[in-house]
Amino acid sequence: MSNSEMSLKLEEIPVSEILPLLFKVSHFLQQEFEYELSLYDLPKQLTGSRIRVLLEISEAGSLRMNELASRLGIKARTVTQFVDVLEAENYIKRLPDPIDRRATIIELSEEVKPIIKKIDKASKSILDKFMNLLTEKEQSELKKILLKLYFLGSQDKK
Amino acid sequence: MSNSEMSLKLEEIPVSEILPLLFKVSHFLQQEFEYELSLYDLPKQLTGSRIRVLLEISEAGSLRMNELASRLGIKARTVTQFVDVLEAENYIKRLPDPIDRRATIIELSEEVKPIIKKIDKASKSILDKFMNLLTEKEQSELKKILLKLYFLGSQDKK
DNA sequence: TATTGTTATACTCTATAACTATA
DNA sequence: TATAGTTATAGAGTATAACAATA
Repeated sequence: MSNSEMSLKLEEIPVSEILPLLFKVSHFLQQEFEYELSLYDLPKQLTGSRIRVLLEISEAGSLRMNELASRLGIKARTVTQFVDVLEAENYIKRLPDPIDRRATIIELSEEVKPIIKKIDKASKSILDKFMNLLTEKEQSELKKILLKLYFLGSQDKK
Repeated sequence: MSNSEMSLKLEEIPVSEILPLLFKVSHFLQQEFEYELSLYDLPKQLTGSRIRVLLEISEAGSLRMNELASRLGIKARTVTQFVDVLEAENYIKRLPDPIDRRATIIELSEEVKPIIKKIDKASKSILDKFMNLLTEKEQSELKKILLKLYFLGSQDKK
């Protein structure tokens, strides 16, 4: 029995396979993402996860560490680790929160901004590569579905 | 600016956000998956990833370690590690391949089969939980899209 | 009392390189 | 020469528990 025969006849996948399928697709796309990023000469310690942390900070502009944790779906301890690494490389800054002295605010450094631009370029080319496989309609459908599922995910955490 | 205002106005997400969104959704769903599994009294060492390995073997019936590696999108070395752990717990068996003495074939043990049943139950309940958020049409659309993307992923590896 | 972030520690996932046995 | 899997080793991601500072 060949590989394709065995695992995936288009119309025969039951809905119950969606979850593992989503995990696999996500895994493969993350590998693509890291591979594609490796083609742009980014600093070697910038792994996929660290880049996702940077992008989250970039999107927010500035935010508290605990907010960063919740957006990334990871624990405070794990954020501390990412922040330690990224700060040591001067990609981000820790700033005191003026209205709560327990808290720490994170921002991108000026130095990292050109790197973010490169990452954006790389992301776009990866996206082109695989979004070409989908029709416009499928793309917007996918977007809609993912957003619905995302809201579930974030609500469940509270 | 509140959390929901900031990150996700439904119609404003550009297609370029699909990739990070997919990663996040997948991450949150994996956390749900592991949480839900923790409610069924499964052996504690059965992490999400190890369960995915078991399910892959279960689906195949029996397969070579290198085929397992390619289906999971991981390297031979990593498979060895999973197999070591799962075999030590008597969840799977290593068998010699009769037609190639370099190769090793993996099968589920009889003992693990009731555990697989439990895992299936847990999977279904997770699936119900979040598939309820989607219409029938969205579910089949999602399935179709993921399969398309999956084929890209697996083809790229060769 | 509760929350923010850190220190100390540990487990899991993943990989590369060098190697053995076999093809 | 090339492939299948292992040994040795290491880096990265994640977490829990105990704690200090602050709310």
